[in-house]
Amino acid sequence: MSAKRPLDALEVMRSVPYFAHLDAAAMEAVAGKATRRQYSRGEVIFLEGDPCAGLHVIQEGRIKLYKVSVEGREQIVRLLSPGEFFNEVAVFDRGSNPVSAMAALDATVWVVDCGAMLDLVGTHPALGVAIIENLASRSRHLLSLVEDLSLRTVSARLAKLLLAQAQASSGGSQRITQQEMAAQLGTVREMVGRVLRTFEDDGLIRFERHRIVVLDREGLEKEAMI
Amino acid sequence: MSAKRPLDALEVMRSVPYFAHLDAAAMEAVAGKATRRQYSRGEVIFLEGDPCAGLHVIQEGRIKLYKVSVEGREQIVRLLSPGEFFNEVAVFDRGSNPVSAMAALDATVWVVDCGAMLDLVGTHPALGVAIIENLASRSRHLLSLVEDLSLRTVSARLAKLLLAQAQASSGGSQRITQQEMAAQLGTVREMVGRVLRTFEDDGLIRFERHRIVVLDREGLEKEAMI
DNA sequence: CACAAGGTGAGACTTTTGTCACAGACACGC
DNA sequence: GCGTGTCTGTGACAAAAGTCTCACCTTGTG
Repeated sequence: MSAKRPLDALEVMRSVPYFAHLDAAAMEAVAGKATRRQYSRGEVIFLEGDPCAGLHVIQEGRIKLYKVSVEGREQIVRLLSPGEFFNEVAVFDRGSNPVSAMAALDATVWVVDCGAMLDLVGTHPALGVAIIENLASRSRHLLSLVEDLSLRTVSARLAKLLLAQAQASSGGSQRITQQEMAAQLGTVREMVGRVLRTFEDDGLIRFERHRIVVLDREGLEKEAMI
Repeated sequence: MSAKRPLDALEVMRSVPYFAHLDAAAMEAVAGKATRRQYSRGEVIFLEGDPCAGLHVIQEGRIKLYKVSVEGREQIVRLLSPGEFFNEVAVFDRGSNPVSAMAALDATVWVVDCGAMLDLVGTHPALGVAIIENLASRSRHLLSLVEDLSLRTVSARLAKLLLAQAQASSGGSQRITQQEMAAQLGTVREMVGRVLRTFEDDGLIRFERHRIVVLDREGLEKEAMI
């Protein structure tokens, strides 16, 4: 799929969609400030509350941003793939990391520290625009998460997730554990299991060797609405 | 308190903290594109899902940003005061309004339509920086809302709210209805009433002519932690 | 003054969600 | 082929949150 030799920072920056319209100078400036880091699956990248860890750009792997309650329950805020970046919030409001980050798969990321990144935005306006678009889309996503958590039942949220998954993996396929779905939905494994079974009983989905097949898209959409 | 003659757009823009470091040219450019609007208490300013209503800057009043579920339950996302602006998300990700907005008190706002605002950010980099800082702080707030909704009980959220209120209104005072607290916390009026009574029984707060007095700050903080 | 509207207090009850405790299934590495 | 984890299925239960319904206040207004 991808070349096995390590990509250099510039190539990685070029692979970031939000940086698509950046001029070469800005792209190089960012790449010049970035340092490479590797993480194994399950490794913590930084913790919520720690001083700003810098802007992280993903070259390879899968990153999980999450919060943890005192009782140890986990709420996944976002899952990221190569070509995305994270921890912009801490960089640009000069605060601590607002969430924790973990490598959900072995990962390679490039890090630009906060100070350098703030300078770069000052000197490269186009970079500012990229950041704005990213932050705006991030905020929209968070607003919909708030809506889900506050105004929808677990069943509705799960139905929504199943539809989104089916959408995303219409070709590829991602097997996701019930534990992980629960963490994304803000609930517990058992609830996910129970609701999945009721969906199956109602003929909305079918289990196929640990993969979930959507049988009745409209039915699921109706569940997701309420 | 404030002069009764209507302020002009430029004065209002100068009153926006996020615009504090803007050069005169940028400030005037924004002011030049803004049109004035008045709303009475309870009036809807725009609805979620409608095409981008533009950037709104508050001169006077109090604005409520909220979402509503199909059953009619309301989740307040944010309450805004003069000198703040809203609907940046729709402007900068070129999408529809992500929330609905209502005047919680009689209000005067200045509106810059989306296209104009996007142009302005392109031509005035300092404005971009202001927007970035604002969006970053907005995102941090939303992340903490997600954390509350997903990982904290209603009691904990309410304790937190009471502490914040006590903080904010250490001099002034804002009487807030239980219905409104409920909408902020993502719950229902009855729950708020019940929890307030248990807090009172536990000697954490006291009711004083429909105003809530914090008696035991530490106790409330402990409630908020869990 | 009487009355309407909005806000509250309160109890009974339902639903939803979360907890605990195990047993079975499966998958991988040795 | 056999353990050892990691997932999953399940039921009984507990707790948290939401619904319904009234009575009772204010408070402002005609």
